[in-house]
Order: sequence, then structure tokens, then C-alpha cells
Amino acid sequence: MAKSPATGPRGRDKGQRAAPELSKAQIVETGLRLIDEEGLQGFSVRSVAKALGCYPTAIYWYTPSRHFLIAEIVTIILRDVVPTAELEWQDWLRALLTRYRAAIARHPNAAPLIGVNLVSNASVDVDLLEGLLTKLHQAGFRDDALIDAYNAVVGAMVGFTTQEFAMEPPDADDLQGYLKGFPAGIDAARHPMLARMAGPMMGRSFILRWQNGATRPMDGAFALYVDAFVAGLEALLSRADR
Amino acid sequence: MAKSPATGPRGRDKGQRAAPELSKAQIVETGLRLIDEEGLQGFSVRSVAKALGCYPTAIYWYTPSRHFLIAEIVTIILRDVVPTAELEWQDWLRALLTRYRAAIARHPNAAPLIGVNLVSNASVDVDLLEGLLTKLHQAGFRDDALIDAYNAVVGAMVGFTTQEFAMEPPDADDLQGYLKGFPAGIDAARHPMLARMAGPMMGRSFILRWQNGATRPMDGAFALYVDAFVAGLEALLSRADR
DNA sequence: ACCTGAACACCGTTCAAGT
DNA sequence: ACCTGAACACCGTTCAAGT
Repeated sequence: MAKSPATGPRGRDKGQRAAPELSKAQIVETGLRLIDEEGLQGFSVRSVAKALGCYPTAIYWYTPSRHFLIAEIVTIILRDVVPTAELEWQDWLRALLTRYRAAIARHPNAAPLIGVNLVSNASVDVDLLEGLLTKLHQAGFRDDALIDAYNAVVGAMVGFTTQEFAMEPPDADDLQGYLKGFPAGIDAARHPMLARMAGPMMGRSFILRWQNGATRPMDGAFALYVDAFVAGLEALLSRADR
Repeated sequence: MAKSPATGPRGRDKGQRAAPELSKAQIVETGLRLIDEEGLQGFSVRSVAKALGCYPTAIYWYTPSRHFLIAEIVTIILRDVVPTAELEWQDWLRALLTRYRAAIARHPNAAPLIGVNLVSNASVDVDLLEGLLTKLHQAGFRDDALIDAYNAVVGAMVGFTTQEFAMEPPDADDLQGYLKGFPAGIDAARHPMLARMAGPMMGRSFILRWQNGATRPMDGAFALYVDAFVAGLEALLSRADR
């Protein structure tokens, strides 16, 4: 008489159907787990199906395409980036960029999915939009300038971190070997500044690194970046006041 | 007796070999052309081979992997982004970011290749490194702060533009349809700011767009972004002075 | 409603063989 | 030295069929 616990929400006393073996949530979670554990190249519709013990085509009953599956995964990753509303706009912006970076740092292999695809750019989080627009309005931006400021902030938020967590090449050792020999080949007469800095920069700077932010975080650069951007917005606003 | 014009540099008077049919430059140019004309998904080792009328495996005589081929393509795209040295550091930085964006705008489909891959991040352009370090040194950054500033600038340079030219989904029409209905669904009581701004923002803002910068450039946002970033660096430097 | 199963048109890359 | 040719282990997605 009593429904078996395995029976799904559509289970009836008579004419019962078996509960679905799969669910959308399970598929999305499995996808994210594969990205975390195996890297981006370990994630595919087929590998998700394999991990769930079903045919690849079964996935398509729950999601219309690879793109949409990725969008769902991104939504989970960016679930809690919106700061509390009581912060001053400068602190709120700093918190937003920092929380976004922290979210990516928890799932570094997923970073390329967000910066690069229009859709998963941030699967329309209304609270993020409302919060950001409100704070920028409080700061003093209006009309077209408000839209520009919104775009500048989103660009700043996603841009740096996407870079920091860029994909390492499959043959990272070769790259390391090449870069380690790089400083010795610099012509100090033609490139004096580079000759002096290449050593200390090696391994912890854009262009001159072979690992990404997952193993070599760029905390100092990020802090400077955020401080500069927010201070710059303040400067522009105070200029416009006059 | 005379060498035929088709004979390559290794051609000898005796024991001649036929000139190679392919060349690295030709392969790289073909790859870039395919990206420009067909989009990123029209570019593959196999499609390059097809366009050149050879077997896919012939490509591997000239380049060790897909990754390296992409790095070569990126090098061509970013050939001329370094501004002239006589500019003041603020103008030099603005010119750098603007020239980078212009270079991507000429090959918008290639944008995701740069922001996302560690290697092709900018295939070690020594003049870019030297120029940037010199200007930041002139600005007043030293030691670790110089490295941080370098990374902040590269992050700012690549980050915004990568976003602006993010990949449109294959089913952009669906996205457009979804987003056009989005403003009507906003609860104005809970999200008043968004309710007011969603209309004017639609189609020309991150998250709320279905086309990228190739068709809908974000000039105003980019200008604000660059001005804020440079003004922010100035502000940080003058604070540190005291 | 939910999943199996076969099939299509692709990938990047390796390895042996030709000339 | 330079390229052909076959092969391997993958992709995302469609479509028909089962239960």
C-alpha cells in the first residue's frame, strides 16, 4: 500500500511507473565533479553518461545540449558571489570581485567555461544584477554611464580571474623547460628592464608561467587590480562632479 | 641548369628534391583564415589540411600539436599591439589596451584562444614585456609592486576584450527569444533597479545579450574601463607617495 | 516518461609506409 | 625531407525503438 521510497513524485498507488534513474541535478553535479577531478578535457556528455552508467543519449532527455549543461554547472559555481547589501559601494565592489575569484578558485578547471561563452557568462542571476546596479547608482552613475559602469565591473570581475586560471597546456613540462631557459637568452642591451625582471617574474607572471592560479595564485596582482579599478571609478566620479 | 623558381632553398643542381608543397607560414595563415571566415568551430587540424588539400597528418610535420598551431596564429594577431615608446605612461597604457582590443576586433573569432590558454596568452613578445615594464617603472612601481602592476595590466588588457568577444552560442536565436521575454518577468517590487534598467540594457550588456562585440561593440564600457583602471593606478601611486 | 541502441559526421594524434 | 594512408580512441547529436 505505502509507496516505496524509491518511487518518484509521479508515483501512484496504481499503475505505478518506476522512478527515473537519472535527474537533472545529478547530471549537473556529476559534470561539475568530473571537471574538478579530471579537468576540463575529462568532461564531456559522454563521460558524464559513463560516470552515471547510462547511455550518452539519456543525458539529452534532461538537457537540450552540451551548452545548456555547462550553463547549469556555471550557475552552481556562481551561486553565492553576491555580497551583502549593507556595504558601501566601494567595499561592495571589492567584495564582489573577491567572492567571484574565490568561487572560481574552488572550481579552477571551470574558469574557461565562464569567460569565454556568452551564455554561461553568468546565467542571469537577478540578485547580482539588482545588487550591482543599485550600488553603482548609489555611487553616482546614471543612465548610459550606469550601463557602461555595469559592463566595466562585470568585465573586471570575470576578466582577471579567467586569465589567472587559464588552461595549462597538456605538455606543461615542455613549456616549463622553454621558459626556464628564456631569461638567459635575453639581450640585456636591447631589453634591459626585461633582463633584470625576468628572473623574479618567472613562474608567477602572465606570459612567463607554466602553471595557472590553481597552483600559483596571483594574490598581490589581484589586490592591486581590484584596488586600482575601484579607486579609478571613484576618481572618475569626483571629476564628473566638477 | 638554372633552378626552377618552384625549387625550394635546399634545391641543388644535382640530386634535386621537389620543393615542399606546404609551409608553416601557409598553414598558420590558413588556420587564421578559417577562424575568420568560418568561426572557431570551423577551425581544426583536419579542416586546415582539407583547405590545403593535404592529409591531416601532413600538418604535423610543421607543427607539433594543435596547441602550437594556435600559439602561432595568436602571434600573428598580436603582432602590432605595442605602442610607441615616447608616450607618457598613462597614455601608453591606454594605447596598449586600445590596440589590443583593436587587434582582436580584426579577428573576433580568435578571442577565446587568447584569454583561455596559458600558452597562447601572448607568445612571449619581448618588446611588449620590455615596453610595459619600462612604462610601469617610469610610473613609479618597483620590485614586487612592479610585478603586480605588470600582471594587473595584462589581466586588464586581455580580460575585458575576451569577455566582449565571447563566443555566441550555436542557437543564438533561442537565447534572443529567452532574453527578450526577460524584462517582462521581473518583479519590480523585489528588483526595482533591474526593472527600470533591463530594457535599455538588453542586447548591449554582459549577461543580457545574445551577440558579442563583433556585432555589438561595447565602446562606452571599454572607455570607462580603461579610464578607471589608469586613473586608479595613478591614485594608488600618489597615495603611496605620502 | 524515460532510456536503450545504432548510427552519423566529426575530432587530435600515432605510427608505418611510401618517394 | 616531406607526405600518404590507415588506424585508434575519442567527440556531440539525431533518430528510431523499446518498456
